[in-house]
Amino acid sequence: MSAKTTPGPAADRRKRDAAATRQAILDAAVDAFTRHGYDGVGVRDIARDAGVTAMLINRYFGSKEELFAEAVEVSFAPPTVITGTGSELAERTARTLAARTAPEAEELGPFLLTLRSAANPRAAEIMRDAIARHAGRRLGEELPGDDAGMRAELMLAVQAGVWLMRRVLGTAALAAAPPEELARYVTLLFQVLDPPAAEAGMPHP
Amino acid sequence: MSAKTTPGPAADRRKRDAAATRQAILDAAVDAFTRHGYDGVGVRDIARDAGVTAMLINRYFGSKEELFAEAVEVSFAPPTVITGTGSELAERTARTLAARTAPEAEELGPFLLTLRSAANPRAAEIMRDAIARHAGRRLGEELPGDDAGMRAELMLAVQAGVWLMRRVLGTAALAAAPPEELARYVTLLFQVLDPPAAEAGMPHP
DNA sequence: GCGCTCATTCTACAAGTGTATACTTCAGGT
DNA sequence: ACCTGAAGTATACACTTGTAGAATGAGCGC
Repeated sequence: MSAKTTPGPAADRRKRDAAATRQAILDAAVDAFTRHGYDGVGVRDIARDAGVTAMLINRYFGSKEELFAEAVEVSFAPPTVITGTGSELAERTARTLAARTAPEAEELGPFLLTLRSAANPRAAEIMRDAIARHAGRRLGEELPGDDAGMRAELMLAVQAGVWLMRRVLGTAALAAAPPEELARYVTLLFQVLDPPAAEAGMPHP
Repeated sequence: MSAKTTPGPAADRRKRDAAATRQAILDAAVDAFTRHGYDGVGVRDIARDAGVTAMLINRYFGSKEELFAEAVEVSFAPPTVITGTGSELAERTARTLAARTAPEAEELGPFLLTLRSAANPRAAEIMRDAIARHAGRRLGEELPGDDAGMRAELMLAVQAGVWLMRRVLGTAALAAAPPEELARYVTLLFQVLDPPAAEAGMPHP
């Protein structure tokens, strides 16, 4: 009846392949850290999901913190945060966001990883660096103007906020919001930060 | 050299006053949960800050989780999230946000508490309910229109996102952003969600 | 002054944390 | 067929976690 600490079912057909095992651990780590946050998972949990014992994590990654750093890198590297370029950037990104944060969707990704691990200071540091190197940099290059960096991070802020309220907390109104209506407002928000015509959409305050 | 588990200095001049002790614990809890998140603090930490022993927490609040619920209530109850009403709501709230999230500011508040505790599912549930009863409700009543609830939560989302990027993670561009320039963009974002004239600021997408 | 009551603390426990050392077991080259 | 080096596991340790039960001690009415 007791499962003890025996390797999980994931190891059933993988035999002593160091590279594959390392990858399995890393995959399990990304998944677990994204679902439960840095402080919410133990190395034993990750090891079980990967079908190994906890000690292999330290063998291959040195420590839990270094494993987290690699998991963050994996999660932030692919350019899935913004979709589309130029004039369609705002609307396409908004639609993608609305779809992915739907309550029934079970998509993971860097925003969930960030939100759920942000409480830990070391994890926060690691993620700040990763954002600077990946999402922030890419988005900053996409946007025009001299304060592009700030606007890019504001765009990430809006996305993170929606992920938080809709998927992590699950507040009522956003959870029940029709995707197209949500996408409409988010598009307007993004257009403030990425004005289609340089100064056209800018009312003087 | 060792501090052991002796009561902290906060208890020096408070003598066997149950109500005052309970309040001291609650204050320490709000502070600690806001700084380190639900999973980042132990009951012993909170007890030490309050100048008591860990067991008093269970005596007065039942469990760590119930203490957290009360701390959330205390943190969310005062209406400090939005400042101003009507046409000045957007700009004033934006200015307040920019000031409070400045890297050198050390203000706490419900957003930090939420962001740092969101990883824990039970904590998330508790905070979702608190938002519905406090910030979300108040803001929803302030905004006009029928989808006010959704726009109110989007406004909270924008604020939470800025808190996350600027204060929790400390990303470069937002940390270095001049307050007035940040406030300018955030004002524009809020005006999308709280249009000064009902349909004037609404470009057809 | 005395005793009672309740605020507060002591001791303890069972479970879980990250990680180090020592051990076992398998695959491949010769 | 072996032996060696690497892949993987077992055991253990020192520590922290939330919470339970019993013991203690101070203040107040009398």
